[in-house]
Amino acid sequence: MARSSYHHGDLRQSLIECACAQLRQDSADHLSLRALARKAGVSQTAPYRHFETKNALFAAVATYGFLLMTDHLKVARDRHEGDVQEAVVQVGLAYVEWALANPEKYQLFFDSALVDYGAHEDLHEAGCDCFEVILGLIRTGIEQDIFLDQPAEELAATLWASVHGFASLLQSKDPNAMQQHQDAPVVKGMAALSMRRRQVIELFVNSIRR
Amino acid sequence: MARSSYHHGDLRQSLIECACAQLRQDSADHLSLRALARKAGVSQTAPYRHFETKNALFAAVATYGFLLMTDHLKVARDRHEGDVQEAVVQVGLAYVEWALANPEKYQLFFDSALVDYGAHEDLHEAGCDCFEVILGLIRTGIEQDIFLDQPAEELAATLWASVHGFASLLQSKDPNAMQQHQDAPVVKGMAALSMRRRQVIELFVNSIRR
DNA sequence: GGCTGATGTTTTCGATGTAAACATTGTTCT
DNA sequence: AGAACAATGTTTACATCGAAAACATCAGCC
Repeated sequence: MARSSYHHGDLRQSLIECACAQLRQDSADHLSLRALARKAGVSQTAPYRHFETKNALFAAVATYGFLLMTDHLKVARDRHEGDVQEAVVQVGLAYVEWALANPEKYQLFFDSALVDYGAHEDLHEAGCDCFEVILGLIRTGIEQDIFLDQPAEELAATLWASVHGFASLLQSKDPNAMQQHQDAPVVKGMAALSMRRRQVIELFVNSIRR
Repeated sequence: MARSSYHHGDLRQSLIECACAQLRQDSADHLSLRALARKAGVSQTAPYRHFETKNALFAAVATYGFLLMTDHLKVARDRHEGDVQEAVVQVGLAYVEWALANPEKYQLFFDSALVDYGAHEDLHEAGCDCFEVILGLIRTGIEQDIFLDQPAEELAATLWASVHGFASLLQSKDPNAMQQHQDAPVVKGMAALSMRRRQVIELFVNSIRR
């Protein structure tokens, strides 16, 4: 972490990754640019050379997150090139898995309080690219008469809403973290859903089938 | 807003409602207890008599929100007492509507960074009560052989995930606020979904039908 | 009428976001 | 090679914030 030269080398990316690590341990409103700067071994205002404001850093983290997630989804998709139906299910699974493995980044995607899509064009594009993975598959599926004959954007958005809700709920009602309330119906339901993940996603996919 | 007596009267509830109003205009991390205190016409540390920390205030806002939402859902449910299938659809619609009408409260429900369910038992209960509205309907539906023969908690959680995803996405990709990107597929899809709200929810409900 | 607990106030502290002026380095043009 | 310039990092400064501590005022009960 120590730095011999005056310049850091890649402070921007360092800050993004430090922020991810930090966000995993503590909530977003406890994250301070100053603490990040310290951890990166840099003066307290150095981050402002790379991010106009704290929210701009969050936007950068989210953008970075979208890039990672998009790659992850593409890998899942490419493993099932011949079978669109199965590819969609696998991408859905991969979506939920990535969200659960990277909660700090995933939550930023939808936290309009912390991140302003309007002010960061690259973030918007990164989000669109991610959606395109789902959208492309749905388009193929519609061509092959697998999915309902409706606008592809609409079906893709429907599916996205389902898997997003699934991932988001699993995060916020994480059965592992809710041990004190193991017997609450909500928690029981989410635990069951979590275990039957594949079937649940198949249910979502089936709901837009012909 | 001026106060004649030394005591405020109902500072606790006032702060909760001031916080809601404020959260609508500015993001959560820009909300300060001091500003709330000023708006309530009270000294800067008075709020600490009612909320141990800033997060405790957020938890209280969320709890209050759950109470309101639960009432809203119950009204929708009771309007269709004979017809479970329709009641579920209407509750789903009411859920999405309430979420869109009260984004600042709704987002708190799922913002584990701002709100700690483990530390606030009443919040957890309020959330459970809200879930019970859905769960109760699903139970009745299962008894009447309308829904899949699976654990009620699981079906209810599935449905909840769907409507939550729907509401959450609609909020974060609000077509009205994304005019700069009207032609992006994501936005087109969400706009379409928003207009065909009832059909989308019927789709979700059908996915757990027999 | 005075005691007690609940509620509100004042004072105070260290930490934070961010602006401004300055220092150092890498790059590019001659 | 050397000079100008842009990019990056530093120092200093300020208003604001969350929160703790000690104190003030009120309401209800004996």
